[in-house]
Amino acid sequence: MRIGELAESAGVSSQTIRFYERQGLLAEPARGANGYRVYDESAATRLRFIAMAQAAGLTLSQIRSILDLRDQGTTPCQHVTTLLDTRLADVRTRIRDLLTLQTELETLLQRSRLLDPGDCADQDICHILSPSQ
Amino acid sequence: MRIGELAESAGVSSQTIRFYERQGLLAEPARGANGYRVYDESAATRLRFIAMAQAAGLTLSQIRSILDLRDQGTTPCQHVTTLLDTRLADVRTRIRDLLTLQTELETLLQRSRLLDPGDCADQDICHILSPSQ
DNA sequence: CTTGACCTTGTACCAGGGTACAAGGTCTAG
DNA sequence: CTAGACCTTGTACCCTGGTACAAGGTCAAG
Repeated sequence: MRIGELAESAGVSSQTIRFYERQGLLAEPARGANGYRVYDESAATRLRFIAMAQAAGLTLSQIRSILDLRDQGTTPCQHVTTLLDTRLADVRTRIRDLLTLQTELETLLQRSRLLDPGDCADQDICHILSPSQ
Repeated sequence: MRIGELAESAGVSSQTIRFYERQGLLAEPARGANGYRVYDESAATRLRFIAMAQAAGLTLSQIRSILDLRDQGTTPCQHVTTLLDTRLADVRTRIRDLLTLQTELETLLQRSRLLDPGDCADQDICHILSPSQ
């Protein structure tokens, strides 16, 4: 399989595959006589794994750490569990922060409906976003 | 007021103030005989406004667009309302996405408790993150 | 033989919000 | 006079996940 076919099958671009290779997510593949990269099915599996791990919100360097364990012959399950646990905690924190921000924005927009733009004084810059909250 | 004092009072660094100036968020200030930047109270107001707008989740370029309107003598209220409205919609979308991700992560972690790492096959990379979801 | 689709490498660039560092000028206290 | 705390400018770099472009090699079809 050449890079274009692999890219097509994984739904990413050839450039992305080369980028992953530079980042150490994909091993350097075999080369054909013409210097073209030649991939086997395991590269496609690896790309699917990367996509799934990304969908779970892991960063590429975290994904690389998982793949590195696997490449050393270690089962990465415990490490994956730790990463997902940490990620879940982050997601929960982020949701809480965004809920707070949502309320804040609703309050500001509520205020914007009550305030007359004609009253917006220059020294406030804008009275919707003014210190008296 | 010199840059260090302004920075101190606004809770940002001097470098950040120069950065804001380069980004067009702060006008070029007056200069003392020694070439030092000299600020008046309006710069402090502006920095407070920037902090508030950032807390509302606006980007620096959006904040600049607000300040530009104000500097042209226009009340920016309508524009601010539009920006906050858009931002609120983004926040709601982001919250929904994160809630979905949270559920997904909980499912994966649930799975990790049920699966035995000893069963993790090489071709899966890790069976917690495997296609059979 | 040429065209076009593919491949190679290297390098630079995008957003976003700064931070860091170098090399120098200024001012005040001791 | 010197130390140090401040200021100036310019430039490069951080992170993340790629994307874009240049200049060239390869290969099959027509």
